[in-house]
Amino acid sequence: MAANSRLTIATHALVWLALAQRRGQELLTSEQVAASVNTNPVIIRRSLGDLRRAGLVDVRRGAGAGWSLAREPEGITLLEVYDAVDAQPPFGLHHTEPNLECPVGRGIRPALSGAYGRVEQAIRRELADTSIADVLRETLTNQPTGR
Amino acid sequence: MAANSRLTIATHALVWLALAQRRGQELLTSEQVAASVNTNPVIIRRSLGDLRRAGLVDVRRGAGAGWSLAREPEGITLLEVYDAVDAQPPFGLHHTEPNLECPVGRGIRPALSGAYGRVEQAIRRELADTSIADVLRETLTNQPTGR
DNA sequence: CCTTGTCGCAACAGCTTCTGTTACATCCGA
DNA sequence: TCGGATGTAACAGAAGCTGTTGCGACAAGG
Repeated sequence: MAANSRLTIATHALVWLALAQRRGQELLTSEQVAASVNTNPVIIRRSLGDLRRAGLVDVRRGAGAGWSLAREPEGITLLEVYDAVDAQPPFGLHHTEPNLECPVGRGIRPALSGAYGRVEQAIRRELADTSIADVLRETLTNQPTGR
Repeated sequence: MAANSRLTIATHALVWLALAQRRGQELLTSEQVAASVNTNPVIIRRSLGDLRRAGLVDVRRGAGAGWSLAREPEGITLLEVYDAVDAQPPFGLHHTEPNLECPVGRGIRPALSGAYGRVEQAIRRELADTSIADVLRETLTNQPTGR
């Protein structure tokens, strides 16, 4: 259960903001977003706070406050969301330093870093290929009741 | 610190087995492998147990026991190790079911599953491109003391 | 047959991370 | 000024991973 769902939560919020915007509702409160994600508003504020720091959403405070997309949904890629939420890379190196008296212990960390770096680049290329608008379109075609 | 180092530990063990084999030592005990990784032998037995179930290493029990590679290091890819250790995928979906009364809540899970599946495939393609022999070669060229 | 060295595995503790919750200060439009 | 909403700290609970101990199972070799 410890799977990282932060990218999912952030993307869900952005897709919901994009749909609301298309429907003419520019602002959503964290409570309204939380109702769709089915979680606590604080979780949403934390997530949207990450996206605000990355410049993907705008926030208005005070009375009548709420969140809105800072850019067109076509121009926001999952890669930007990934960077905004600062997800942990899939693989980690040794917790404790390997034995440096062993040739493998001496040289394996840079070797693995190279391989893991290539994997990370592949992930980034793939995430850059999907936009929030893409996810919204795909979401609307997956309506169990036929919508 | 919760970064998943299981792929790292398993790969380290396999690279060490490959080097020992090249040096003429066919069998290594979990204690010898643990000395190179700098961890507890039980950790190594757990990891090599995964690899044994996947058919990547052989084990001999009893006195004079130990581990050996089941295949040539050129033929073992990081993808097989990844599958053997059953690493968790980088992204998880919602912990709790989204609100099904919202169009986004209804359709976003299959949409995200598609995107995440493409990312997973990209990871697998990249991991399939590197073998244990590749990592061993790279490891031996990274010897700080010049070997 | 028996000793001995090693694996297999269960159980547990400690640590970290994540989610979820409560509480409260801050902000700003009306 | 008032009220509704964000920002953020503090905390609890759950889960996963590493590391450790202990002990049973196993097999080579004397």
